[in-house]
Amino acid sequence: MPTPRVTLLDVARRAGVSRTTASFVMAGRTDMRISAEAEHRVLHAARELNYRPNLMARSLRTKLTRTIGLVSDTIATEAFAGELIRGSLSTALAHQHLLFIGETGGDDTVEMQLVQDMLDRGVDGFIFASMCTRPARPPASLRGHRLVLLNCLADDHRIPAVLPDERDAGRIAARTLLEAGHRDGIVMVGETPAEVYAARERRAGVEEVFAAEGVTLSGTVECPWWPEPAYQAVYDFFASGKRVTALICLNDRVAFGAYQAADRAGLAVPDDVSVVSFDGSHLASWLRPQLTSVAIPHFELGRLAVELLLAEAAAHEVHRVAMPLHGRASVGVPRPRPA
Amino acid sequence: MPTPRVTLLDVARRAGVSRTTASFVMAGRTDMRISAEAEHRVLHAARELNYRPNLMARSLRTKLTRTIGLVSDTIATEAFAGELIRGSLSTALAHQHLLFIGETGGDDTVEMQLVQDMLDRGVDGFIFASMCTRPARPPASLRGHRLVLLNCLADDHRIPAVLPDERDAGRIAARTLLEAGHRDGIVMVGETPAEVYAARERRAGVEEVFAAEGVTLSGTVECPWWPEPAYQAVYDFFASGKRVTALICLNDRVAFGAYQAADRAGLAVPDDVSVVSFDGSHLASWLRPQLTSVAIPHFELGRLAVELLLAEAAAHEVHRVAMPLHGRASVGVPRPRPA
DNA sequence: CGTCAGTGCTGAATCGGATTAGCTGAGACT
DNA sequence: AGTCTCAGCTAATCCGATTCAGCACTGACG
Repeated sequence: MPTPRVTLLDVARRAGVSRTTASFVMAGRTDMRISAEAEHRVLHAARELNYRPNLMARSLRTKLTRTIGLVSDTIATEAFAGELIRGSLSTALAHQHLLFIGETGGDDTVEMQLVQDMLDRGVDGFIFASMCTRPARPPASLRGHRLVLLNCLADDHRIPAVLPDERDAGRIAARTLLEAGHRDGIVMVGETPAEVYAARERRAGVEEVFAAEGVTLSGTVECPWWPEPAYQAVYDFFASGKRVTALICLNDRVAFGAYQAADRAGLAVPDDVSVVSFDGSHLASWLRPQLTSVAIPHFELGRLAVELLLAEAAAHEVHRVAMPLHGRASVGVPRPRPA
Repeated sequence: MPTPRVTLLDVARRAGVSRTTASFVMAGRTDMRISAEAEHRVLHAARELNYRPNLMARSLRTKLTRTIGLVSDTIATEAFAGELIRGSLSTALAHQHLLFIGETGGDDTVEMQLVQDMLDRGVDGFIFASMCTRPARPPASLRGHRLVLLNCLADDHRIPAVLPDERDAGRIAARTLLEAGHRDGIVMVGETPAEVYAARERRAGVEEVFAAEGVTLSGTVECPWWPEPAYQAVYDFFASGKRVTALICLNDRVAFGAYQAADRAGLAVPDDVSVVSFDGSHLASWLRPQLTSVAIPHFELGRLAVELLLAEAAAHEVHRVAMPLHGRASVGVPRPRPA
């Protein structure tokens, strides 16, 4: 430390008042009578000395640190983290809070250590984020602490949670195709394990809308949610002679693989086959034509989580954030099917 | 807080010793004589009560918080942040440190607030990360505090910095092409503004190796480092009838655009044209064929920055981290040029 | 038998704020 | 003149650690 830090006592002395008075003025408290004159002197002294309260000392007394712990299983997962962290960060900062960030990598031991380390530093609350929307089991040491789940749901539904409205995203994707005129020959691409919330809900949303319109999926191409397996699976699908008018890819990486497969199969997007997808990643906007994708509102998710955590009244509900549709270029009017 | 926290005094009482003794035992200090007997009793009591020291109280006295502030201009930038933060995080955690993360968005006012907020919370040091490797000007309020620059260089070279060895990356890219047999018809894609370190150095590395081998670049396709403009520029280049054997794209996004352009121009990678690139992003591995890319060692950069910051002796040098070559599929033997 | 060197430990101060309890002096009222 | 009220402030304590200064006891030695 360069300049030995200015303390409240320094300010008080300079203003010719007691530490108590200075403290009350700085805290802006009106429950003690302080003359305008004294208040001004304190404020002036504080400014002159460039006083900054020592938050550690304050926290020792108040038990509040204006600090939040953001614990996630995976930060690295492509794009996901960036905007989500940005949303949390800027919102926290707007409330004069700072964010501790931690990554567990799915390891319970690491998670315990992380939570303990944050607890030892007196964080005011936790945001538990999962990057793959699966059931969460926040550690027991968090009992009694403020907690918001982000992109995951606990078995115990009394913990407030923020997550994208995946079901509605499914509806949006389905409607986008219906509105373009697609009815027959729509195929879903990507596996849908029951325990993966996003998979389950996206599919449910699609099927809900289709059912209401009397439309049925022509099939599902099962594959992990990555470009390479999606490419293989979709190419095999095309190679087997099956023809479709549209693909609903369960995320943008799958759609990327599908684009590559369509290309190799000599099918043009969207003239020969339309594609809709989920995530709204950068990748989607880079594809040619731009991929039609129902976007995860990362920034908003992060923002809302922090907002809920800092809210006066503790929320207890599950908050679903709308997923906006990005791009339209990969959806076209279906070709009249070859007789 | 659920259970009223156990304090050192509780431990001391239970062990039948003074707070002082308990403190020395817990700190593992040997400069005061403590009987094995007493030591054992304290340790035992601490375990029984599940004692955890209040780090805020400790910090108040010691001025050390075991906390680092990571300030970056942009966290969101695709992929960049993820691994870099992971590297910093896991290293910090290994040293029992926690990371405050902040993003300035390039806004100096935000930067000031962020740094102040972190300073007020007594961070032990700062890592200043820039996502676009340009000259950094760390705020004056950091004078006298530990600081490591990450992915950027200050005008004042006495501040320790960690950055990828971009020059060598250029050499690697150049050699990769030379070894495959390319000599004529190599073109660089992407603009190289002088103030962007990565651009300057990558180009310099390429030219250094080429010069040593008597090879000359056949030209440069100028365009911003994004898929769309790269696509346009490269397609126009091909459309103008120019033919090349290899492209050196200044990052993976540019390479993505180049792939699209090559595809539209009916050129196959790598049979008709080889492509090397920089960044080693996920995108590179998803392209078909997989993109040959000199990777930014994000994780290692983050790791090293934290390691330097926490090192006993303050480093003062610039540390350049080697950039590994990823993938080989997009580089092939050059076609005999049409006479 | 006095004292000197260790050994093993404790009391009190300290860090920088927040907070509680209470004090002083002036004017109003009786 | 006595005392009540109230405005305007201060002293002292607390938060939970670290750390300085020093005390009591034991055994050895002259």
